Order: sequence, then structure tokens, then C-alpha cells
Amino acid sequence: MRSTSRAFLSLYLRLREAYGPQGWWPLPSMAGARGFDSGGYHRGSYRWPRSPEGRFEIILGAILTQNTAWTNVEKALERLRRAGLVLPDQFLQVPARSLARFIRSSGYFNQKAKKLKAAARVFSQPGFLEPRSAPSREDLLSLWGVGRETADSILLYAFGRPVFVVDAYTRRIFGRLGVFDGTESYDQVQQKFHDLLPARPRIYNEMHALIVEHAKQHCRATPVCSGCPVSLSCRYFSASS
DNA sequence: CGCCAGGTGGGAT
DNA sequence: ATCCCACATGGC
Repeated sequence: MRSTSRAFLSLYLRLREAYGPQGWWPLPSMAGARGFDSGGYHRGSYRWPRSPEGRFEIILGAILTQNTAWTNVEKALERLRRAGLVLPDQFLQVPARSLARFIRSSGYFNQKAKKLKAAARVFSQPGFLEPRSAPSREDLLSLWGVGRETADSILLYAFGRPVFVVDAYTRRIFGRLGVFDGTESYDQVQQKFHDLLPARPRIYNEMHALIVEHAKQHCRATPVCSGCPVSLSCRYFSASS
């Protein structure tokens, strides 16, 4: 257990060294603002959003990015923001049909419009956008359109809860590394990270962001192993070289 | 072109 | 419980 934990930490540090700080979660509304880059990523040390608008933007993004490239999500968030839709109450005033038009670029727009309405209904309740009194994981999972990954993204990135986010990239990368065989459930994969990493939102945040970056740069659907920072501990690389 | 992208819900088996 | 499919745009 201890040695495996050290291996995980070592992997984390390797990725951290290779890709640098990631500054997640991106807030497109903050693009170009002081301390943010043109994509709305933080520069330097990350801080969780202090405003309800910021936290709700993360919630919107977490839903809109389901099985969708982030660039398409950025456009949708931009359209929503320009329409003045930044807080839950405002979403409740707008029919799903209209919402769907704003978020067209993010794909699955009819479904996602419905999901945004469901989220708006919950987060319009007093205090629900405050970290002190945010909804539980169970509350979030009961929402139509919010599954485990989306719930955990909201808990970690909007509210700073120590919950590790498991996505398709996590399974792909750690599957190739030889840690998982592909049969594990979401909760089993998550449990492994909870067991082997320090239970700190900071670490979970950065690890997940690094996983996404690594999946994009090297551990793609068709792997690009040349220059991979963790190839030496990778079963797939060993087997294919 | 076809594949892929920070999934989820619902229905069939 | 698990498998299969619909949902949809945009970039490479």
C-alpha cells in the first residue's frame, strides 16, 4: 500500500514536471482578466471561485462538456454569458428551446438544455451556490443529467471538496499504465485514487487536470509514446517497444 | 472523410 | 447488474 502510494505520487510529480501547473477549472468569462490567460485558466496558484457566478459557470461547464470538446463548450458559455444568463434564476426564466439555441455548439443541445434547467432548479435554492451549504453528491446525482463525473467535477472544482474526478482519460491512461484492466466501476477507480493520493482538493484538482493534458498530448486514442513523460512505468509502452 | 471529444439516461437482456 | 444506443457539434 505504501509503495503503491509512492508510485502514484511519483507519477503525479512526473506529470507535474512535464506539463506544469494547469490552472483548472477554466472560466471563459475571466479570459484575459488579471491573473487569467486567454482561455480563462488561472496563471500561477489556483484559487476556487469566490463568486456564485464563478461557481455556477463551473457547473454549467461541467454539464456542457459531457463527451464534448472544451472549445465547443467555451463558445456555448460565451453565448450564455452574452445573453445575460449567469445565475440559476435567470435560467429558470428561459424556455429550454431558447437555451438550446445558445448552447448549440456544445452538441446534444436539446438534452443539455434540459440538464441546465434541472441544475438551475437546484442551485436557485438559497445557499446552494455557497461552499458551506452546497448540495451533497447524492443530491447532485439525483439531478437529471448529472452523473458521477459531473457531480464530482462540481464538488471538486466549484466547491473545493476532496473528491477525485474520474473520466475517460483516467481510465485510458491508467489502463495503459497497467493499474486498471477496464472492468472497474467508476467508484472503484475513484476509491483507488482516494486511497493512494493525499486527500487534498489541490492534489485531486491538479492530478485530474494533468491527466487531461497528458491524454491530449501523448496518451491519445492512438498513443504518441515518443517523448511520453511516464513511458518508463507504462505497461503499454513496454509491450509495444 | 471518419474519428474523437473532460458522459448520461433509458431500455433491453 | 450489465450491455447497447441515442444524443450532436466542431476540429483535425
